[in-house]
Amino acid sequence: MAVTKISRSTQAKQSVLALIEEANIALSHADIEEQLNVKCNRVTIYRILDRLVEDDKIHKLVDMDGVSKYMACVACNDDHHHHHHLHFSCKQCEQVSCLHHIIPSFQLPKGYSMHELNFTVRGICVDCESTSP
Amino acid sequence: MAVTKISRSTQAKQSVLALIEEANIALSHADIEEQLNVKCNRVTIYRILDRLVEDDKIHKLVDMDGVSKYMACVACNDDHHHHHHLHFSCKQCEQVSCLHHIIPSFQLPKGYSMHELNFTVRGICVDCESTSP
DNA sequence: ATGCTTAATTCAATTGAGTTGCAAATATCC
DNA sequence: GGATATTTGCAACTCAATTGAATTAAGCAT
Repeated sequence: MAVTKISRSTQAKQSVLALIEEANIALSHADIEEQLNVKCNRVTIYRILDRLVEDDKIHKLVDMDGVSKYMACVACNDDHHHHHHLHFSCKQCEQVSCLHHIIPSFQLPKGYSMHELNFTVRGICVDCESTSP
Repeated sequence: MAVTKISRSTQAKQSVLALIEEANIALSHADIEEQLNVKCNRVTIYRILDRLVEDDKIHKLVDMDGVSKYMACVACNDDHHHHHHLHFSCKQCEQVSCLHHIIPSFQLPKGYSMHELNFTVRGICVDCESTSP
């Protein structure tokens, strides 16, 4: 069993979490490094992100181009921490957003068990669709 | 519009394609480099993989840990080249396989359009489930 | 409030996947 | 066989992410 370390509340951690919670799109490490308004080392941001995922404060997802992005937990509570809805990755604006209400329906074959789900659609989002003819 | 180059049949390309077609799991660049029995440069393998994807011979998918993997086209023909079924990524054996017959059902909101889909479930596969109590 | 323990932070160095530019090799068409 | 465009190999490079070790600081107990 893994030893569960106590999580400390530091300014850097609070700021990173606030940034992710205020964003309505998924942020990459680079996005966070760029937008963070407190002095914080690159490596520290990586470790904070890992810690927040471990503490079930945020979700990590891998975009279709292989880039890791992070989103706040929205509908998660103590009982369930999952991210089973659809993620939309726009080819034009390059933004990844959650479509919380869209949950795919499917059935795993007998013998398989699910722990995580990555369900990402790549295409053109509604904002880009409406701004370009 | 992109200029479509003529694709040549070389030994390296044939061997890479054969390897992917014979495998029933998704192979990464590293897997291919390791298993390939013909002399072939690392960079060449990257370029062959890109070329095979471009030629609709194989599909590229990004695993939940961000690693690119490649699978042969199975049910694809001239009319449709897509990979809309479920991919299963086993936490134990670390293998990614296609569950061709499982296609998720969902509906995108009005205004969104889909070009690609990444639908990967991570968990324990049937083989690992049966071999460990 | 002071000290102790341990988590968090920083820095430098490193890893690993993937890319680029260019020269040499070679598949394909004539 | 020769022309031409695609492939290949090599070296160097980029970028994301990790590691180890030393320093700083949060939070608990006294």
